[in-house]
Amino acid sequence: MMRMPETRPYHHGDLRAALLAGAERTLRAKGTAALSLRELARETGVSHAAPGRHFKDKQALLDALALAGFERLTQTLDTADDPALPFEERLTALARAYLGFAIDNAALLELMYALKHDPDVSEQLVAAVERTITPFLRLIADAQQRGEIVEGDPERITLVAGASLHGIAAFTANGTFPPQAALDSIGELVHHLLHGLRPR
Amino acid sequence: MMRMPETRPYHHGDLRAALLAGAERTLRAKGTAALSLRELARETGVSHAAPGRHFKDKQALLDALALAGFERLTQTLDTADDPALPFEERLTALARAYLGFAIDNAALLELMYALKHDPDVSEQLVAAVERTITPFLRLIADAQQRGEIVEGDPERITLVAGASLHGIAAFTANGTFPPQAALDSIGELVHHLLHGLRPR
DNA sequence: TCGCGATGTTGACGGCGTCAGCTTTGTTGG
DNA sequence: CCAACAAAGCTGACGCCGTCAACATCGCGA
Repeated sequence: MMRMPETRPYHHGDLRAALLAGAERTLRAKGTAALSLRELARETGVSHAAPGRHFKDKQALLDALALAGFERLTQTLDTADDPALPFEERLTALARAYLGFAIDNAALLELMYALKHDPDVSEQLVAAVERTITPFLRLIADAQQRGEIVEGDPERITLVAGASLHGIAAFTANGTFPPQAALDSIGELVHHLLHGLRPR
Repeated sequence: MMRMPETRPYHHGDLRAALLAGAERTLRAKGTAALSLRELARETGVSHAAPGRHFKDKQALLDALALAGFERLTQTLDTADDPALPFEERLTALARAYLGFAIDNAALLELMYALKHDPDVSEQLVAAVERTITPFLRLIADAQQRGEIVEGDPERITLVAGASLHGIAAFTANGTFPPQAALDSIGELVHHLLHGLRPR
């Protein structure tokens, strides 16, 4: 018998990555609740206990998924950030990217912000949130220096902006208002945020 | 044997309410993931299948919890709304009430906004969200009439405000930033929202 | 080369959600 | 007033799940 040409460094190859990939597929297709380690193992072609070698328990897999999610989100935002753009447009582009991620990865985003994680992983997640916020923070610090933004603790201001955005993403992801409408009106939303609700 | 003085209309009394109360206690104490129908039945002193008479399945119980949560939140907001207050203070009071609820009922709030509900219940939940938003909508419509708020679709403007608030609640509930700090700075946050991030 | 650790398998255990069938109990119409 | 019925609860069973312990296999480094 010829061996398969692929390099299979070990028993499976890279089971850990395969499990994460499969888990995310299920997450996207059927939601967090429908994710079962045994079924995941079956789909991946390994025995029901094999995942235990790579993830201490189910929560550890979910933790890893959440962390990977933040990494991807951060990358998405970095890619979408164009320093050449004028301030409001640049912020709008970032917001659109965040919202797009939220719509395309609703279940994953829910997991990323879920409360059930181990305490030490929760720390990592808080750090990941802060890393995710970074592009916004940079942008706002820049704008502050140029006097395009009110003075005050940039962290605090970024938090306000980020919270608004996340809130809209949350309302969109759970159907309170439709995704397309959200994407269409993101510019208007950013405008409200920047210019405030009071008349000038 | 003397009968107990209480009116016990049926076998248990009001099992449905007892289950909901017990479930919410567990939710608060140990989170959604730790909620088991069998354990709930044990705590309530009934057999493991008794809950099935009142809730078709576990999801139905969670749905009922979420709806009840919205009802309580709506009531909390109604109570906190004081039409006599000047606009910004009134909005701040509403925001503080929402944030307080989010901090005191983090797991419940997560459940209320979760994506796993049955489609028809999801409709009810969206309706519940809209009812919850009502005090904000009223306030903003009022303010618009008095010219204290920019023109534009009140629904849209309320959504921006509500989303900001909800985002802050979410960041607070999951530890991205500490509850006390959030409550302390809620006034500042509302101020940013109203006056915008651009200098005047 | 050999043994050792990493990775995967098998089998078992208890807990869970759910269902079917039975029992108890309150209500109601004749 | 009582018989029949429906609502509410119980028991037992089923299959799935997560997790663990014991065993098997394989690659790599001493």
